[in-house]
Amino acid sequence: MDPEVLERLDTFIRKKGLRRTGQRDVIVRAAFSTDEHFTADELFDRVRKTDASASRATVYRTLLLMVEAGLLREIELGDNHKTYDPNFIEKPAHNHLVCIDCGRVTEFEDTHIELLNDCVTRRLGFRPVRQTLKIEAGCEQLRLKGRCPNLIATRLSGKRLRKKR
Amino acid sequence: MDPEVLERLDTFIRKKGLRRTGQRDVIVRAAFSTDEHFTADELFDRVRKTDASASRATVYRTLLLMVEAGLLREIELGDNHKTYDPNFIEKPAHNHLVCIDCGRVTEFEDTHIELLNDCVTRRLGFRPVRQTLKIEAGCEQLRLKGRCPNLIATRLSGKRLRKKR
DNA sequence: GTTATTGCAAATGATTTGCACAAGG
DNA sequence: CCTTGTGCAAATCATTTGCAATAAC
Repeated sequence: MDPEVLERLDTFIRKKGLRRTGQRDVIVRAAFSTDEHFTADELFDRVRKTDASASRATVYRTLLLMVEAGLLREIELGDNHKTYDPNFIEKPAHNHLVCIDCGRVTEFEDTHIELLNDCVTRRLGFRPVRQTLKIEAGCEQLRLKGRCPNLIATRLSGKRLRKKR
Repeated sequence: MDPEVLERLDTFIRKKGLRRTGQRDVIVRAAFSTDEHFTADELFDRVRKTDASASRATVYRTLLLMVEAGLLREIELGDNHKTYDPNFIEKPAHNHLVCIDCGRVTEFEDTHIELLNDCVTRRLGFRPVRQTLKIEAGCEQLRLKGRCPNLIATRLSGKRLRKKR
């Protein structure tokens, strides 16, 4: 885990006159233990492995803090769940491609997209703040060969498959 | 309202072996009575004006049908509500810009964005299906002059302001 | 010590569902 | 008729909140 993370949350917490607690550290560590996306419930499960008495409520409350501090971003993958993405610290402008065949999420960066969207925003008379691009797409390999090997997946992060409801 | 809408839903409904009902017609008409975005509850309110005995359940069920039929698209504006957009029939590839100052939603089309995203998708080995771009931005007029006149709003659709929770 | 934090359980709010009755074809 | 649609109320699911006990600082 990037050591910068705990430090940044600490700074944020102090500035708001709040307190650093063991519980919060546990939750932050759990959130950034991998680069995978997660839901509140998945994070709760991870936290429970370290601290069996942790409560869902505290996980939710700490999630809000992490989002407010800019460590985590809420993303919408289309599965009726809030999903949290811990990779915006390393890749502040990445986007998501969701495979409609297997649900796998592929993260990618593209400066052209970012730049073009910024231009369009300015032309409309606004000051760009944040952009969220989700591309839904089918696997071309699957369509042609009947298999979805996700060849590029190992080179990219955001590997969580969509969960059934 | 575009007369094509009722026809398209009718075709879709027949194909699934379902039935065209007065209730569904009322709900579809309400959904497409303006080009404004709406939530399930807002649609329910509109429907109630025509048929005071209509139920929320039927509105929800018909919403699912309309989305499945491709008449309506669910969009996520960041206010923890599902919002429905009736403008994808006329503008199949439009995007949304949400003003972080007043919450106003501006719809816009840009073929460059569409094309670029398609290229990126293909380069990653996928077949483009759908793209969802949400831009959050601040009003430049507001920042400079202290007012947010939304000058362009009258030329564009998607005028619903964000509701407080 | 004073104030923020936590866990619990109850509350909330949007959406879904089971069921008996109504209506389309 | 026979099957699908509807309204109602109850159920569900993720998330939030009130509160008394607990922990920061």
